[in-house]
Amino acid sequence: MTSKQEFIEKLRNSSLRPTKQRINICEVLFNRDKTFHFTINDLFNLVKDETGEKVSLATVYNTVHAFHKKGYLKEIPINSNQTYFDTNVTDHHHFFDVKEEKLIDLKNEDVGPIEIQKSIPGKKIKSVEVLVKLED
Amino acid sequence: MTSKQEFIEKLRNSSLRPTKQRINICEVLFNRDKTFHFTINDLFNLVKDETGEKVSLATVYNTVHAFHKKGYLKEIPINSNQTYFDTNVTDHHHFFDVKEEKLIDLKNEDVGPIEIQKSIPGKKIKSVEVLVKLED
DNA sequence: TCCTTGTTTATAATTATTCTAAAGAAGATT
DNA sequence: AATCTTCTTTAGAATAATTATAAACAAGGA
Repeated sequence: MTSKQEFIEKLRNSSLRPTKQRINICEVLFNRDKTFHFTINDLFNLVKDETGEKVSLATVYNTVHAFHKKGYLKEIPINSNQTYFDTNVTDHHHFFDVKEEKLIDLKNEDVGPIEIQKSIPGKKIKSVEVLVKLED
Repeated sequence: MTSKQEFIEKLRNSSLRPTKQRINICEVLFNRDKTFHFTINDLFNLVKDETGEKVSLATVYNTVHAFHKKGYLKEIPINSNQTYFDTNVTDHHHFFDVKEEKLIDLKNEDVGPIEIQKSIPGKKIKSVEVLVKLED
């Protein structure tokens, strides 16, 4: 069980004051057993449904972006009209069920080590992400 | 050198009549030494610059989508406000230079074999794509 | 040539995202 | 607690990518 104090800490670390709206967003994001994938719109609706209080869309965008910048959320590279985020920020990969448009986590140990045998001068590797598309 | 006849064939295979505009788009897409990455907007401008004739944006969208559906173009999963396509439809991966927002091909043999040790009942793997983000 | 069907185009509509500016809340200082 | 400054929320406007529309036009077959 994540405490409210932890949310406040996360917010302060992200240079955000702990307001009621932002703590509600934290409840939806971090107060759950399993990590999950979401779009801004999903989150916007979940906050309303789960906390019973509404928040403006702009606040959701701002808060999510601040958390992403700080590393509390991970952006999932996928071709979609909407941007997907993940509360699981550890190094891991994804299945994408093309038919159902659903994301499924793929633990890092579920994917063998990935060797990148090419380098670009002056650049270093920041991250390596695998997207496995699924079909029936 | 790719011939006009091949473009016509590609178009017919995609259930598109070989019109002047579409052949111009083919010239830009397929009549080059190296494969390349582009957004719809890039292509829209390249057609104008390289063929000297303009084409409507809607035609570019329609043609690209038909080619993508048929498998003549590959969509690159990347978090960007615009959708990126690739004329290289073989199984391969990408570097993404985050700072310069530039894509670089990564041949399949530049990445060691990728073992997916998890499976989803009723689903099979359609593709496995690696995105390597680069920083300075 | 005529006819049917598919295409192009400019423009409108839609959708995701970002911006703006005014009203309100947080935190520090006294 | 009163006050002050700075940050935040919010609704709505602005922007940008993409998709839909409908009228003028072109392709291909009879």
